Amino acid sequence: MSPRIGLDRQMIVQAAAEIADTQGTEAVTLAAVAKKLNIRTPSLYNHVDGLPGLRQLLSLYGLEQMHEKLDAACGGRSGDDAVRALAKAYLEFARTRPGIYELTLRAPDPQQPEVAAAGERLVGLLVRILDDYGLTSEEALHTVRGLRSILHGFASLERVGGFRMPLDLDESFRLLVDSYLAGIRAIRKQGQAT
Amino acid sequence: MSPRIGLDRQMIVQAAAEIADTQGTEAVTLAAVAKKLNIRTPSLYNHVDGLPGLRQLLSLYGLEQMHEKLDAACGGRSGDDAVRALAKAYLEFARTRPGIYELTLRAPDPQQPEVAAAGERLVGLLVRILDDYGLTSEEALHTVRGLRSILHGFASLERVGGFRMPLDLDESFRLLVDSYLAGIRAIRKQGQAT
DNA sequence: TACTATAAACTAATGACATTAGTTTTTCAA
DNA sequence: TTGAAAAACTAATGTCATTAGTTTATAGTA
Repeated sequence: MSPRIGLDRQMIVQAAAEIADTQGTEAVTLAAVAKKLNIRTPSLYNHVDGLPGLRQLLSLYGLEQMHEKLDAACGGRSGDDAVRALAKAYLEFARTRPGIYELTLRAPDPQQPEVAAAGERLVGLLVRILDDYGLTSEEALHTVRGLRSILHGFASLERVGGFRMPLDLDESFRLLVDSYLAGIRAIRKQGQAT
Repeated sequence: MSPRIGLDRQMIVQAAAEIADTQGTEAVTLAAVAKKLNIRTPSLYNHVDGLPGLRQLLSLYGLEQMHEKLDAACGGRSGDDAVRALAKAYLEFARTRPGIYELTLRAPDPQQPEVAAAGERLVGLLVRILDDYGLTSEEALHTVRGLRSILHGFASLERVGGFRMPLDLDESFRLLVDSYLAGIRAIRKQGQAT
């Protein structure tokens, strides 16, 4: 029932993830993965549904890894400290694992239940962190969108070399996060009738 | 000195841009561009330095188009109004021309003088807009990084379908921009010794 | 222990691309 | 009118993904 146990899905995803992180997502080809694993390309089809299937698995893997890191980073905290911890962990993840970070956002089929669920878990984490800002649930959702935009925007621009000025990147990031946090408070005060 | 005027660089870039915007950047292949122009693939090499060369041209084209739109959008204004107008135009550009927007950030060689210069012009536009916020030039640069992160982050996440909740996207965007603006002011006040 | 069903690996073949080499065609300038 | 040069073409090669069909190893069973 299970002949030749040499290879399995996880090994393939691992190999592919390593290629993605070290050589970029473009370099993730079935040929490259097969070579890394010392097998012939068609053999991969016994474990994975072609290149799109592999990419989908990578997206899922990335979402899970990311959730793990972020969850660990903010521990039980909430409020500004939690947001700062989360932001730091997010950027660190994007820096450390650029390939799978990118794939996290580009699943071939983002609608697929498993990927969608993993995405929602991640968003849920953010919503929870904002718990004690006293936001309505709608405000919280807008705020999560904003926070995700900030984190992804910075990580992404940094990655593509969009920040060229000789100016400390971590400082820019810290200021960005703090500004947004201050902004949320300011806007909320304004919104509340006194 | 100029035989068979049928084709030229600009037509190629146009055709490629159209493919990028309608079918995604992955669909920009020399084969697809050649087909659209009713020529054979190798003929493109007379005008363009292979696929990487074409991509480079597309990046440059995108940066120029974008600068044009943003510049027009904020006119002579500066301050909050200018930032809001710019933000709106930025998002609109990313929505209208998703393909070249994406390529704008992913030139094969971002160091190449022409592309680098176009990128700097764009950043210069942002710096100018922040003119009358009374920021030091270093603060201004951090702020531009923040603003770009916000704009790109939102546009990018929206594009990949990252915002799934049934919640108005424009409202989220407006809130994000306003929060950041409020945040900048708050942080700056804090920084100044009264 | 030997047998067999089956999963997993393989080889071979096809089709899409990008790219290069080399050829033909067209146009303009002399 | 002619010839040089640019622009288009055909042909060929190599890489990749994918499919079909074959071989092989293993696990469970007789």
